[in-house]
Amino acid sequence: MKWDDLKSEPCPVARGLSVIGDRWTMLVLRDCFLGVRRFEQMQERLGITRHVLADRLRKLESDGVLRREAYQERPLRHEYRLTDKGKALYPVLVTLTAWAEEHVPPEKKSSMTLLSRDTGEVLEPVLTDAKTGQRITHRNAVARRNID
Amino acid sequence: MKWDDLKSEPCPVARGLSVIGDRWTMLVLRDCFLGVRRFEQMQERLGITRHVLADRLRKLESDGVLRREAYQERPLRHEYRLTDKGKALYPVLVTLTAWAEEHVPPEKKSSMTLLSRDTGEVLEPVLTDAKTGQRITHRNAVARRNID
DNA sequence: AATAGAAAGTTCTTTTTTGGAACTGACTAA
DNA sequence: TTAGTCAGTTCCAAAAAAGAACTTTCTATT
Repeated sequence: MKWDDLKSEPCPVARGLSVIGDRWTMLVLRDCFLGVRRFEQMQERLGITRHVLADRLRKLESDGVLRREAYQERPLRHEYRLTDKGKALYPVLVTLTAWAEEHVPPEKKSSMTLLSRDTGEVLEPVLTDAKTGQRITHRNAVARRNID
Repeated sequence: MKWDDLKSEPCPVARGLSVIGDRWTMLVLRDCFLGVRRFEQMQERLGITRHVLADRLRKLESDGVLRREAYQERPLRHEYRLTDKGKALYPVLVTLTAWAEEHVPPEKKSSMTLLSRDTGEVLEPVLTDAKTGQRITHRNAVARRNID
């Protein structure tokens, strides 16, 4: 299977990965969530090749995750912002962060904590069901394939 | 920056991606969560090159996400199973699935639904704070860098 | 007017990773 | 004896990424 074929898979994991499943994309999006909007800034922060960054930004734009907006003319310059589709990736970023914080130890002690904007309290993200509020784990959930 | 350098980044997103941030790894893990344990089965289901699959399995084992267990001798054969560290990736898989179901439309209608093992009801996964039960979104949460 | 600098890329060459297909080794079953 | 299974490995061609320099269109400084 090739990279582009993932888009048309029935499995949503495959389709999701066709958008964010490479070395750099989620790191670009992390920076977007942190408010970074410009090419130069991203390139410097990420240590990514300019060529690859340009390519990833193009892809993310064509996938509707980011949108390019002119922030000045003469010379024409654009910045990149998350669309609603892009913002909807926040839970993926948070769960990945939580997993890595717990299971992939850094050289030096800890690194990031999630805080409530309202209260400033430390947040501990967990997956729950919207209706019942019950925790979702691999033990109490099953995936079913829908046949139409 | 190179692939291996990601492991030693202070940002947990980068460290997480050093383990699961490539085209195939999450698809391999998806199959593991679905109960697939053997090389041949994975290779056939995923349409991945045998060479790459062998490499990914080795990496996942050395990262402690999967463990190799002999299920027969003569000839010696192993199967792959999720460790606790691997099982802890479930929320990442679920949020990715939920995002793709909503935002990356398949050719044909829908494909996967998450059900409760107990009640059989459809689950709608959302991120909440373990203590307060409040929803976590990019609007009401901030990441803070910890300085030790 | 000449020079320097920024921003967002593009171009070029070298290295790494994939894809694809065939091959191996140690058995088992017909 | 022949075929088949499983878990890989080997080899070669093609695609993608790293690294560095170059371009274009301005603005700001000397």
